[in-house]
Amino acid sequence: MAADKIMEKPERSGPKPSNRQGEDTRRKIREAAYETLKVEGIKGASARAIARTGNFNQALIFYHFGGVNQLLVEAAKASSKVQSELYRESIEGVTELADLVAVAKRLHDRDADEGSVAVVTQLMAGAAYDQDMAKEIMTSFEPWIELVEIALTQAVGESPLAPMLPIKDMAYGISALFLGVELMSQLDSERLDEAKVFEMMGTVAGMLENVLATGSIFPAES
Amino acid sequence: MAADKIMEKPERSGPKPSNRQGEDTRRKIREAAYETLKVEGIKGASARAIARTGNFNQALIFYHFGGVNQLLVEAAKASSKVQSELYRESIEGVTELADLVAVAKRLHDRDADEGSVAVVTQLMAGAAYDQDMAKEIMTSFEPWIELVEIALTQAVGESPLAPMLPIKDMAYGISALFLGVELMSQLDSERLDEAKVFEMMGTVAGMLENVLATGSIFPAES
DNA sequence: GTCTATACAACGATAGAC
DNA sequence: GTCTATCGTTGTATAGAC
Repeated sequence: MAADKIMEKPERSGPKPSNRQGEDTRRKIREAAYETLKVEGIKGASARAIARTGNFNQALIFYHFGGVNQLLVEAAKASSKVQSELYRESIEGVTELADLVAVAKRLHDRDADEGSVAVVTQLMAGAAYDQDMAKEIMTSFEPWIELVEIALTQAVGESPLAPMLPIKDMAYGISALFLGVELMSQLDSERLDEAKVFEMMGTVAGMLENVLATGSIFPAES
Repeated sequence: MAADKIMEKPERSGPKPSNRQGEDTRRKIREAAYETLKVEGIKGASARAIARTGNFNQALIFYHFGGVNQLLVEAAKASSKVQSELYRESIEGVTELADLVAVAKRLHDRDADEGSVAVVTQLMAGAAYDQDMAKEIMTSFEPWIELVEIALTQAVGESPLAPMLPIKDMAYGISALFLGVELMSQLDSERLDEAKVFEMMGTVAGMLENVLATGSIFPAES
């Protein structure tokens, strides 16, 4: 009996059979969840719908992930990690703020097919009223913010006022801007001229660049 | 029989009994929908939940609005109109971009209680995969963009390069930024230091202001 | 580890009494 | 115009056969 207690796995909150063929299934489920979220949005991403997308049994979701929300979180984490990694190289080549804008535009254009940012916006909205989930979704978004941070650090590197810049907050702000553009362009692909928005961002970036090089924030004060 | 056909009201797609006490009910339902959306989010805003919030019968939603989505859209429209009107006066006093940032910050702070922007983000995410709804939600968001546009026009008014600025696109971009900040701050109220983000926006606004006054975009090119 | 079957709550929506 | 009652569907979740 004592042995039973010892053998007892901490089964819940992640039945992770370490290495198995079951890991294949887990991946399949994550991908189906991602796809469903991308195509049908947060309201359509139910256990049944996800299972339909991936052609597997609905019950597997609960066995492997414990619930739909947990699955969605896992899917977001996995996807964000993979996707953001694809952009790491581009980001590491950034030396000016305008380059960062260019990378962002590429990501946006590609996202029309890929949808990874769209998925994140869906999850963020869906998680806004679920405290636990919110925390995890933010974690899954972290890789992207980190990327912006890297770009900022490099772009700002040699500037005299680099040390006193709130890089972290700037990265958050820029990420938020990107998120907002993504959200609006999902709704109104016609009226929102993203090309122009990115162009404007590029212009502002250029101005900032100039200020950074100069070292003075306000040449004249109104 | 012909008379019957003539008398036949175009009842569907809006059973609007013009003037009635029923208009009171409609208002009550809209408010309950708004409240539910604010407290429970898009996933929790079901007909039953809304009816529970407002202490009326669930069936009324279908009678008066034809469905839950239609109700949510109507609620968003009504709220956006009222709320944005509250800021019109402040906006009309804006003469510099920094003022616009200040108004935005006030709106953000107030929204912690009021939640009108939070509601919009919820609806946007929920409507992203429903074409009809998406269009209507964007319409409901229009008053806010218009406000930004007014502010921009005033702030930019006397500048020599005012005529060639894409005011409309700028308004869209700025609105998107605000939306993104709102979305992220809903999820991560701790880590995102909104005060700093707004401060940065103010700084950038100041720089832009200077450029506008000067009339030259790039004092030095790289 | 996976599937079938099933329980049960909540949902959207309508018919009909008041 | 409002309420009660109800239908069919969809959602989450579990038990048990394989």
